[in-house]
Amino acid sequence: MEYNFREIEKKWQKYWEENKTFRTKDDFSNPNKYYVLDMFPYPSGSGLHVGHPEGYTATDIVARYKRMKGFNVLHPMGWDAFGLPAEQYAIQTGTHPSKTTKENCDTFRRQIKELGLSYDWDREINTTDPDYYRWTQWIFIKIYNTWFDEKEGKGRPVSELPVPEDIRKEGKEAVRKYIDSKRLAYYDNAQVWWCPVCRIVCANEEVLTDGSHEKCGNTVEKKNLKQWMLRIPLYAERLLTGIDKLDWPEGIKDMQRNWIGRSTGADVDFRIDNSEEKIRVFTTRPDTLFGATYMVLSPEHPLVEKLTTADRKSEVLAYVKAASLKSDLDRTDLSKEKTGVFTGSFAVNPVNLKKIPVWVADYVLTGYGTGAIMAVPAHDERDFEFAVKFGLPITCIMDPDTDDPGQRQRVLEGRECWTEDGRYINSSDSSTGIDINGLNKEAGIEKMIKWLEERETGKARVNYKLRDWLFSRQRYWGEPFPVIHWEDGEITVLDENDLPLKLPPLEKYQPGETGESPLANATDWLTVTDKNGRKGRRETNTMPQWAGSCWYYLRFIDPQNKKSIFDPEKEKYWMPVDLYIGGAEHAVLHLLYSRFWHKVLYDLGIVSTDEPYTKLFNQGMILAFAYETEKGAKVSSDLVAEKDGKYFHSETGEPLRQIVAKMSKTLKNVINPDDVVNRYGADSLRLYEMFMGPLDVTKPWDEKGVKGVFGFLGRTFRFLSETENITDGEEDQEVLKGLHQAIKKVETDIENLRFNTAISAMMIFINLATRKGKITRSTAESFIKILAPFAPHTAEELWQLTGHGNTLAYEPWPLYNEEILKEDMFEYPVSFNGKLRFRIELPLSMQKEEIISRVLSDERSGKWLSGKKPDNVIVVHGKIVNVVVR
RNA sequence: GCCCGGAUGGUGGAAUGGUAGACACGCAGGACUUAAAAUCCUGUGGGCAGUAAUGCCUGUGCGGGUUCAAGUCCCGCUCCGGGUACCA
Repeated sequence: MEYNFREIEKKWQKYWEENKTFRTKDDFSNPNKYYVLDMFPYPSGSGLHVGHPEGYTATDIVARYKRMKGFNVLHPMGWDAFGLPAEQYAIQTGTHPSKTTKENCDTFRRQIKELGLSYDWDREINTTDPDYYRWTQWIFIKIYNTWFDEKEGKGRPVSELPVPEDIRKEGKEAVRKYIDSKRLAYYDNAQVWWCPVCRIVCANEEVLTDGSHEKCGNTVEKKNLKQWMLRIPLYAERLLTGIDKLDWPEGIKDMQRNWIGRSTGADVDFRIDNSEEKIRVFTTRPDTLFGATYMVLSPEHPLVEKLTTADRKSEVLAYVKAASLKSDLDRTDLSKEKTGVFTGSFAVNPVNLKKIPVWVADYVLTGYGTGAIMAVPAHDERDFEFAVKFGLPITCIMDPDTDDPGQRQRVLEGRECWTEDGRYINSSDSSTGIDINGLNKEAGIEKMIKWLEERETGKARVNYKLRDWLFSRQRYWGEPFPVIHWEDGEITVLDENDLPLKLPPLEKYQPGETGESPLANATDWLTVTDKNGRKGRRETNTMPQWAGSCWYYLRFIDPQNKKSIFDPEKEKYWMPVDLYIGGAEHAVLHLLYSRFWHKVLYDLGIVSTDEPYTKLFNQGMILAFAYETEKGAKVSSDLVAEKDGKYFHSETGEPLRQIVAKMSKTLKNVINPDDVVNRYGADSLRLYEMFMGPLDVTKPWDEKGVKGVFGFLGRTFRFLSETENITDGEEDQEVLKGLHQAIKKVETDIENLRFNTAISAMMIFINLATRKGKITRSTAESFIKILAPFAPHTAEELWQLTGHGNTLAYEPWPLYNEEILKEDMFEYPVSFNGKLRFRIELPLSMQKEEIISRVLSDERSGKWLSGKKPDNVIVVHGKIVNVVVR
């Protein structure tokens, strides 16, 4: 029978839809649940990219496999649909973003359904749906009403926050301020990145290291605006330690650890000479205090003005002003020479009471540590560079652990910087009583911190790179904050029963010139009056796109629930997510933010697990072949001609190089999944994306590869649909063994997400079966079942053709039998000194001595022994024989 | 600079320290066809010898090492990809 994939795929997609084959029941009686989740897409206007089906097929294979293994499987899909493109389209055309969003979702849904993915469509969610964002707002209120109890290391309701007596005495206003200062969400002036082209505030994370906006590529500027911030650093330690027990790729775990950026050290206070002021610094090397020969404040440091002496004023002010105008790009460019100015003031080094100059320099960042440092040029590269440039003293305080006598000499003389370990020298002072001479780094740090703490001039401290999360955007198309700013300065959140706070309809979506959100134009919506006649104004900022995706996995558990975010019983059953697959671009931000929210919800008793995603896997990017000239100029794919495996420019005849690059419209090498489905079918697309290579590596799309798996599916279908090929009775031993090998390989490969080799195992079986010409019905049925997760339409059709009325989606997975897989004979490779020389077939039951004698008495051994006696013969049972002759 | 990955035929890629190149693409030859497409069969890392069967040499980015045995483990590099960056 011909492989009419178009008919078959349409037929089964209709069947699954009409029969709701994949509807998930909340069947708590089945203790084996499996929650397998995709990173839900942003439904862009350009439709599905071939990268989407890669992850979706992988999860679908696992979902289908687990169902056949008897698991109750939750496998949902939805849309992360708030976002900038729909809003920009609205600005240009006046079309409401909800209309564009709906159209895009419809396209995505159609395309995804045409791939035969086994989602439970009754659980579809959309972050822009008021019934969804109602609960996003609800979580924001929960976060707003939470403070972090450092003693217990967990978030608690602000109603349980103890207010110190002296603040209570100051009155209601002071108490309110105190509570507000402890909330996990707060409203404050923040210096933010502003993209003048998109007219949008960007989170730090959305600004690339070259100072450009991730979304549009234009250079961003700094701006001061009132913003909502979330105190994620309070959870830094929990977010960090929680990583250890997760089954995530090590690389991703490292990226999260680096992002959190924990470092241990100490705060140290430096007295200012002739002043009451103190400078507090954070250092990871308090042991090097004796080498601190100057100090540096960041240009934004609050003490800069106070510490600048009259004669230095104009120079310092000019420097600070220049620094504020610099983009981050200029400031972080390492190749750039260091700059700085002397304030005229001196600080007192607490270990030896020496006076050291205080400088201002932009290599010290305001946002990290305390925004001030003690500079130890002999043992810090940056300080060394700065000291050399400005002729500041360099005092070596460590005899370095180095075998190079020349280097040791240079370090001791302060001509080279040494940051590694060694023994302290010049590190004692009788007037202050500290002495760490002779100790190494580890012991020195410990002793110095102890000394500082006794003297109350310093304290051990852990510092994190992680900053407060800028959580508001000046956009229309996002979740409105359920917040009112009252005329008396009070900020309140809405009552939970008043949610959702819906987005008001607008005529104009253009943001204001000053950076104000378009919501400020919604006059009716904007102003409110409370029962006492007090006037208020709604928050006009909206939440960032992260908000909806921070918790969507929870809503899938109970998406239709009108009364609460979800039924706690269902949450207990389904959580955590057992397998989460998506692109590595979300390795840091989405996963960190999402874990943060989850931990807050956990502390409040709303969710039952401490971490949301047990196992994470990142699919690799799918790239495309592209072509460039010898000089490296890219050539559009429609101008490339192939001849004898070489590539030429079809117009100029220039020879071209084949390279691998991201798909791009300008290079005309974008693959549209719809085209592939039309030409080869969804099963071929699925199979090819899984067969290309390991799931986690980046790999180029190759049209020819699709033809390969298409051929395999065609051969499979034609062979198994031909009734003559299917027999009753005993199965041939070789076929039976081949089948059980295939079952075992496919099963273990699915468990390990190694789909490419699973597919090759099935190909090997079909090659064997077609060579043999006939297989039994039972063999055919088992094979159809293992094919089903990969090529479900083809498998369903074959299942029906072999005489079954129902879907095979819930048929039990076939069991393989180790007995059948056992071999009697083994063809031992025989090597001499590690070089393979010949093979010899021997029974597996044969013992070592017998094997050795059979190998050595073989006539082919004579040639390699050349009369000598072997020194040794290694026999690895069932693997190899190696004869050692010297 | 730092932290992670990676490098295997013409191509995508296989290979618990134990037969390198599974499976597939491509290519070559053949069958079917008036022809093409589709389909099927055979061969296919490189080199040397041989009409051939076959035999030998060589081969997993480079240089060392451990081992009876290294693509795999260790040390030192080169190149490529991702992340991150005056983070004190």
